[in-house]
Amino acid sequence: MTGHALATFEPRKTPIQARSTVTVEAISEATIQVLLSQGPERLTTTRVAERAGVSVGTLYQYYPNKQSLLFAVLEHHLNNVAEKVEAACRRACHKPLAQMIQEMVEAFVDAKMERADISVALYRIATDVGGPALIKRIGQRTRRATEAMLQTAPDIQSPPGKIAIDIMLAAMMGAIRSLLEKEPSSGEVRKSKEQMVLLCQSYMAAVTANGG
Amino acid sequence: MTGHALATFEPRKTPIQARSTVTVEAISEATIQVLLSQGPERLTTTRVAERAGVSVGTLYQYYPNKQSLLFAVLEHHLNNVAEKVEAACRRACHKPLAQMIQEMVEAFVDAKMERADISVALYRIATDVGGPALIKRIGQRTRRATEAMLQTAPDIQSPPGKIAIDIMLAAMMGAIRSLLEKEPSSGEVRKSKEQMVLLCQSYMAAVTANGG
DNA sequence: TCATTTTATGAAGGATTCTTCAGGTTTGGA
DNA sequence: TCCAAACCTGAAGAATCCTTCATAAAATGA
Repeated sequence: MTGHALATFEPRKTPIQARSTVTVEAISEATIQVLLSQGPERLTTTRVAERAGVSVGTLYQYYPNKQSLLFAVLEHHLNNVAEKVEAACRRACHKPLAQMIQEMVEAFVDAKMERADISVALYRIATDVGGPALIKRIGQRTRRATEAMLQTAPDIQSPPGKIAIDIMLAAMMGAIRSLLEKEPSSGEVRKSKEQMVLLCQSYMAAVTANGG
Repeated sequence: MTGHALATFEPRKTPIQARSTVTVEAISEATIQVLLSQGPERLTTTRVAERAGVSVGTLYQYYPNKQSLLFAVLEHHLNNVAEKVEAACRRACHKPLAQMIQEMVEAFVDAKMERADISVALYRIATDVGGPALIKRIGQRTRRATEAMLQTAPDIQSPPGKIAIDIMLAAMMGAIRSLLEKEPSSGEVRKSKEQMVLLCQSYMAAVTANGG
């Protein structure tokens, strides 16, 4: 289980029939939309339910409180991104360093861009209760995956330190966030992605050359 | 002036006597502390006033509403950072590229670290109404300063494009944010700062070498 | 068909919040 | 000393919000 601190975030009831599955998905989607159109300040359980086309009572049958709703949406999104990045890291093992970086960064950007609206919406609640802990946990996952991948690189002198990997990932996330928040065209996305790859490649080349 | 959209954010009254100056500063400081200890959700005008040792009515004599209070604190902090970075960029003109980057990045990190508590607290309200626009405006300032500085570098083949500068600054901000949110020791700050400098140097070297 | 389980409803209680304003206190200068 | 301006107070109105619960509809399967 997820421990006692998260007890109040756990779903209240699991959907069994088909219609309730539809309902919870509608609620999730409505949460994103309300978050984007109204902001976190005006995100209300009633408003979310209204947008989802159900009543408030229905919402409270699946989520014990408002925060658990936000937490669930955040968790789902971050897990999805982490899985894609981990998969990319596994695929890129034993390849040359530059290609490793490229595949990892591109997987990250693509995962975030796949549902750019969700990514942007969630930036607004990422600092709420439970958010930081969750982000930290997911961050460790991607860092471990990246670290394991880099250790299989055939063309590096010395493996990069943990600090270097942290810096690289944090830098990449910052660049992605900046990109997401300007609602870029597909052309801008492509160019920015190239540059992010180059950024990480340059840095990794620098730290793996002499004593990293 | 700042335009009509920001009209409701402008201060209601300017302090004249000494005691009111003390009061508004106490309110600013209390805002940070409440933000850090209680989070944005529980940040209340009453709570801020209480923490500042004044009554709510006093708060509303200087700020027309709650948002203007948050906006003012955010604006003050971002302006301070931007000024420090601009000054560093001016100082570093005509120096070698690597040193330019070093001075700029270090100024940025130092400015954020000077009041790390404020920086962290403000991440929590940066997405509220008015925040994104303000951040965008300040971001342009630092980008222009950086761009102007880089154009005076004596040792580059071709100047970096705007996208490259944007990416570099966004990456640096991401790294700084990640650092700030882990409450680092002074040793960790020093190491991370070194790595950020190296990150930006490597990237700038790469994009200015051949056609950037 | 019918009993049981699952799902949906939405009015209302209880709590919190933003903001105002009428009335007080303090300050600075004439 | 005395007055006007500056400053402070905090109770209370109006609005909003979270959450519950009694009730009802729909689905399942025997």
